[in-house]
Amino acid sequence: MRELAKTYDPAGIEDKLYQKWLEKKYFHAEVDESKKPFTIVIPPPNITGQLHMGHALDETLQDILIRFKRMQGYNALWQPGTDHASIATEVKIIEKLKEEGISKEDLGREKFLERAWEWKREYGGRIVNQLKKLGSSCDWDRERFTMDEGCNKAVNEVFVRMHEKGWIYKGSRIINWCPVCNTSISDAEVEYEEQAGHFWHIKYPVLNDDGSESGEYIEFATTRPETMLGDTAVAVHPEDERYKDLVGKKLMLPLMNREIPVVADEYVDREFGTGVVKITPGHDPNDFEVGKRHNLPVINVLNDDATINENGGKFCGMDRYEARKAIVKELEELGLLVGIEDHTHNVGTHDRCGTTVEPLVKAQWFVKMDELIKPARRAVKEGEIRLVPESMQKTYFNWVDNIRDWCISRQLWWGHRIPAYYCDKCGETVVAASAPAKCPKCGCEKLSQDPDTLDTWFSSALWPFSTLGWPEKTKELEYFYPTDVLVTGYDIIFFWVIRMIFSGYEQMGEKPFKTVFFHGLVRDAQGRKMSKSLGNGIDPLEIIAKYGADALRLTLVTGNAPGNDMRFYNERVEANRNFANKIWNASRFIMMNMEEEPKAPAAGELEAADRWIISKANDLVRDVTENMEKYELGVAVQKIYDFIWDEFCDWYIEMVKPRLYDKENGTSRNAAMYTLKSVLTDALKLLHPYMPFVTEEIFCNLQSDEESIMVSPWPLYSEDKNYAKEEAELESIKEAIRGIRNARTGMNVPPSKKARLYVVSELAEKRESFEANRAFFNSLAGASEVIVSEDKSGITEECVSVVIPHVNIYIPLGELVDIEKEKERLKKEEERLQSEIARAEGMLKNERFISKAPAAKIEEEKGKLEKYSRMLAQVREQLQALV
RNA sequence: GGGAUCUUAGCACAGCUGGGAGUGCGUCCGCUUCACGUGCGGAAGGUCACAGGUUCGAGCCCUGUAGGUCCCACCA
Repeated sequence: MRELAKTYDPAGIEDKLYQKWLEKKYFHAEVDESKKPFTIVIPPPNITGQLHMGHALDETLQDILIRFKRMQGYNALWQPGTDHASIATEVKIIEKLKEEGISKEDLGREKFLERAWEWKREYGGRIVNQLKKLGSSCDWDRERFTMDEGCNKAVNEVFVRMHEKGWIYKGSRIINWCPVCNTSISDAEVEYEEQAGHFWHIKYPVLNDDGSESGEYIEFATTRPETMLGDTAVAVHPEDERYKDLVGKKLMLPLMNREIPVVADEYVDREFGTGVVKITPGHDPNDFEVGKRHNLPVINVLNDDATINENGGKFCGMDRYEARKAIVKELEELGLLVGIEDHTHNVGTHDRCGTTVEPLVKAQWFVKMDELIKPARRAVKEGEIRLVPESMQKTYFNWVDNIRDWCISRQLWWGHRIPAYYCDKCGETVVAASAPAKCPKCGCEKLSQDPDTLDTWFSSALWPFSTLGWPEKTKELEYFYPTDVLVTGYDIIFFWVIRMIFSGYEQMGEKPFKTVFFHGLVRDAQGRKMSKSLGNGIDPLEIIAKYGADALRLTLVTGNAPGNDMRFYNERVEANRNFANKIWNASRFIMMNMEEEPKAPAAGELEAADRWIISKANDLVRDVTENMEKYELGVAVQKIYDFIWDEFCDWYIEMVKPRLYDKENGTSRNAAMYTLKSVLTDALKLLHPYMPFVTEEIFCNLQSDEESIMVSPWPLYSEDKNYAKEEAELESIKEAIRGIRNARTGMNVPPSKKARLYVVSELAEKRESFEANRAFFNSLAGASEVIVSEDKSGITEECVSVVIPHVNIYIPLGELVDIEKEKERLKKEEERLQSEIARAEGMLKNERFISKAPAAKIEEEKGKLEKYSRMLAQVREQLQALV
């Protein structure tokens, strides 16, 4: 038995213990057929990232689950790794180059990639080290990176397979283009933002069959006038009487002097505006579809940097917004601008840089979703994969049911390069895991690889199996896959969760995980998102330095329902640090009194109080385990908190003190010591997943024969420890003590002032339990003498009574020194209530009030009257007792 | 437009399958009790958004209304 330091100092224990765990290899998991596996793969943090509260929450939840399962005897693997984060990293490196005054093009692809890898070596480990500060028990020996050799192999393998199947294809389709990042992005990366804009009402001249202007016009509105340069038709609804005659006629596209047809298409909403839509297949997804149906030409009028290209006639070279102004001006001069109207509309922006994206047609690689998504839908529908909380299913299905082909090519350099090769001579495309020696068609030996890279999420989608060694047939894959639970924020369901699910089914033929456990966002004290631009982010590392990782972890999992956002308060961390301090001191107290190792007490040596706390702890084990199995982590730890602080510290330890100080009665003292130690040990174990450091430090000092709590067995519920009778008995005594304290403090008597108490009960069992627990009843009630009897005939002095079911406790008036003060207080209260009652009665007698006031108001007054009357009766009763 | 979610004490939030209205912070009163003032004991404070319904019984289930937050879609 060692002693604990006098003060709880997280900084002094956390790093030391983490080091010990690493050295002992407790985090490491090896395939072991004799044990059941439990696996979690980490959502790989970006190598560009710094630990923020979102990570802290995510990692804490995973660590709690993995530590819990490890203690339950599972072979627990927490597979860690990091993500190359193609666009985020590329942007960072470009920024850095910019400081040096060079662009990525200046540097060239190869040199650029060298820089990127350098950057990865330098900063890629930073976030991993920060995760360790939290206490994360990842198997660091198995750390992976989305661009390491194995993951590259997995990516190429999947690409080739899916291409062979026809599920990856290259095609010219409308994609979202970010003109600042100079790359295509997927639908999921577009964020809609409401912006103030305008409706420009424009008219195009209708032509006669011979090509001359008929003098008629067709009018419509647009929010993006510059796209008119690429118009190839104007559409109306096929059944719209107003425009029936015009269908099939030609219009003159102003400024471009191009003849375009009027087509009829169901897509047009007759009710909206004039019921006419200009069709720009090159720059609008809907128009693109209309264009396909009517064989309209697709004209792209934009360059990659969102300036107008040569298809834009004289506007060529202008920026998109300059062109907009110029076009509106010219239309106005031509008398074709009918009017301008203010209008707010949703504009698609790039989630990473905030630039307004331009839909445009480009040749890109896509993943065909229609077949791929089917098993992913079925799996959740049939409960093969469980989403927690269940409400996430709606969001999931909403996305699954509206999924479109996934644009996976990016015009970036940092990432997995697309394994497609084009013959320089005949243009043949070859998709293969490695570069082919010659073109299979023409035999030419000069082939060049597609310059594009893959969407970051393409490799992330394979994470649950690529980290376990796929496409090799490893024993890890056989044993640890499918993983058990994926823990992640609900904001990432579209990017990642869905894509992992369909990839798992497609490549492995099985789900990637059994359960997805979603959590919310961590917000600041005002409920705002933590963000760099607002500067309201709270650095988890600072919190750890100040309060300890244990306190931070506890804060992140309490006071919050699964899936909901939470607000972060320093006060809450402080409260949780206080809790750690409380356990520390309680443990210190126990150790101080434990002169020798307590022996297991014989049957009958345990006293009522011991049985009570053992029974309570036993219930706690059952409840906590149950809650944790159901992912109700916050509820579970709240129960542990309440148990340790209220039941164990404030009641049990206090009850047991007289026995500890009484060195004469060795049996009783041993029973108490034994109970203290075993209940504390179980409580520490239950708490360990949440607060790994304090619990470990205490455990190791308390248990001389065990080396770590994290590999000790999880406590089990046992019917043998169920003492319902003692539970009930002690609850009744607690109630009595509370009643006495209440009465005495209410009368301004310090509880430390000893009193004589008369306990009167007609029930023999009640009297017995008070007799049996006399020692701590005395000490806790602040009594010097307790007289237990069947009736009050023996009481000669005047008393105040405390009533609990089947028991009356009498406190002699002589003990209550400040009785006059109490009388005064009660009299004041009586007066206040009387005047309130008079007021309410007055209101209710007032005819005008009754006739005019809303019924609710009247009811309220009646309610008040009733309530105050009740309170008055109570106060008078108390006064009566005093007199 | 569709969907999710929230509305509970001064503030922030728990409340699992319907039966006790709770936790943290704050407020007030009293305690240098030999583990802890990062503490101990006590108190005040709530028509659980509103209106109906189901039920012996509703914070919880159903319908509707109002307000907040978020997601998706998007009408040019």
